[in-house]
Amino acid sequence: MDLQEASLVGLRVFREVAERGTLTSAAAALGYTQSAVSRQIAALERAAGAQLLERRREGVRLTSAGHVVLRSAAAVLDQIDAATRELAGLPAEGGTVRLGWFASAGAVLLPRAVAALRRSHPAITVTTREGTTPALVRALRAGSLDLALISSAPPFRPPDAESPPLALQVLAERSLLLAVPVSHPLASGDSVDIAQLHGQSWIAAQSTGADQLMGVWPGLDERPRIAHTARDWLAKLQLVAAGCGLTTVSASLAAAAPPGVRVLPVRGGPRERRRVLLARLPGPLPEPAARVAEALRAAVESG
Amino acid sequence: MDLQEASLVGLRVFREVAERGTLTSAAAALGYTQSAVSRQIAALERAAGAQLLERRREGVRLTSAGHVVLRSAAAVLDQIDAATRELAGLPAEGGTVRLGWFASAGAVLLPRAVAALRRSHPAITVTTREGTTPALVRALRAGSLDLALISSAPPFRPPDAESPPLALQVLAERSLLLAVPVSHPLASGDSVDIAQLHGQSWIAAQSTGADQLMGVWPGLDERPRIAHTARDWLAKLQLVAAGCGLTTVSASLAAAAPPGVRVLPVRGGPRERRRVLLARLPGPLPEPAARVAEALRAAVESG
DNA sequence: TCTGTGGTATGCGTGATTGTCATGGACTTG
DNA sequence: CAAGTCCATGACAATCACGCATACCACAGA
Repeated sequence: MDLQEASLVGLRVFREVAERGTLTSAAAALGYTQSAVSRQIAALERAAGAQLLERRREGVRLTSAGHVVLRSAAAVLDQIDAATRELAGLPAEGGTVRLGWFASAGAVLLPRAVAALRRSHPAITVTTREGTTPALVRALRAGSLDLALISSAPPFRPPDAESPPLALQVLAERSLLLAVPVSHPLASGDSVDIAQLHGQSWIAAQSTGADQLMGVWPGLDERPRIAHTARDWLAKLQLVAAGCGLTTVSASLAAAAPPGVRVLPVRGGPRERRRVLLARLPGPLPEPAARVAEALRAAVESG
Repeated sequence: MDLQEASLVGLRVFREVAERGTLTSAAAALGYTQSAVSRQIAALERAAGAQLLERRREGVRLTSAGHVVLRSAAAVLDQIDAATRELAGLPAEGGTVRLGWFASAGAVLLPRAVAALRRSHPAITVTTREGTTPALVRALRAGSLDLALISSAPPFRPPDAESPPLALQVLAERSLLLAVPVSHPLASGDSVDIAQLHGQSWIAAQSTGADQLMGVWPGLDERPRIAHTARDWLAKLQLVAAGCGLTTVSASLAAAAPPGVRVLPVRGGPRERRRVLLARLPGPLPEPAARVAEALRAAVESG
């Protein structure tokens, strides 16, 4: 019943689990078996004298004790990282910002911001990675990201209910748009009426369970016909260009639509607004991260 | 060659070693064998990819890599402590200040300051412990003390040459004094001439090696006759009272001399000045520690 | 209802870690 | 030189932590 008996590997495993959300995927990421991870977590819980994870059907969630330990684990592991670098004679890793982003931000917003930043602040290194909203939020909380671009749909709930609440900043609020092949009859006008969407073929994202179906215009009162599913935006848009179906795109992607695709607004239904948020842990923002946030704001506004 | 492979026990052992100055005493303190400590250090050095300790005849000293690791180790272990407390539901240990002191400060200065503090700031808990200058300095650097009272003699060199240098503040500078039995011929005057010290019997502290002989008036050109040696101040002063010999006392002790002992200045020789310093790690001083420092300053001045 | 598919826990055997004990080497001091 | 300090290391034992296989649980879908 004393965290003192914890081990560094235990903490590392725990952080990975907190970030991935399941023991199994954490194990895969660490090159362990699921069994080893399960044991490490059990040992850490024994050391902490409290349950750290709430086992649920679809994985695990942190308990409040779990959050306490996660915060410590992140601090401890960062400290060790810093010492490792210092021992290796490298300068303190102060100029690197780790940024996470949701898939649609990767086409336009992210490259534009990073490019601008490289010109204006060449000393800042930005490393980024893509992820879903829950994955990005967990990564923020596990301390493996500094900033995360996430998207949010009405009713614009915060991405998690943990404490402390994440610091959120709305970068943009735009309407959801529709991608149609230029050869498609709907492509002739400057907008599409929602009634015209009946009976169309759709190109959807992998519906990973609880997530609402992405790619199909929301609120249709029919069962949509899914012609193709694809995770990748380029694939989806090329499928659209090839006339295989329609799909929804966020406004931040419109500028990157390939030839053969028209991006149009939809009239008629309720306004389908989407927000682009910049999320981070509360607290003071280090200088380089603030510059990155600034560049992201600029990139959003210039689009 | 990666500190990542270090273990928490390794770091804990290393901190203890850094604080004690020898593997052997660290082992005793931790309840390990010297051999186990040696192996832990070896493992940590292997993980760090650098030698952390410089082995010397009288123990070990930290190398520069060792200081890097020590700073990290202290931070990591403190972090774990904090998490342990938080898990146990205790409030953050913000109101406790750990103060170290040199033996002569224990009689008057320390009790006075602590008593005053308990009246003026009852919320602050002060835990203290006695130690030699090197032990206190090591404890500061290992993060197991917040403040340390140390004494310093000319040429008033800093207590260690490590980096970053300790923050030092001179609380008082006073002359060394002489304790004589009231029954002793020298006790009749208001001061003693250095010439009168020839041939006297002395009560000295344990001369633990390199330390200069404590208790005997410095600079005598004869080999002093040591009648008794004692570590404890009460014992030494009672021996003086019993007429067994003379000894030197710091001015901060004068007020606590028992009956039967007179404390007198010495004329003639070079001025034997002694400073009382308050030492701490550089950097911002947390609020409660600042209050303790203030109380110590006040206690010195009111004496 | 049965079966497949996510996920986590656990019994068992094995190899690596991490201790103790005992010993040895380098050095200082009386 | 003998005795004391200190640290390092070979031999051994106990424990730990892993992988494997399997059990378990909840849910989804035919």
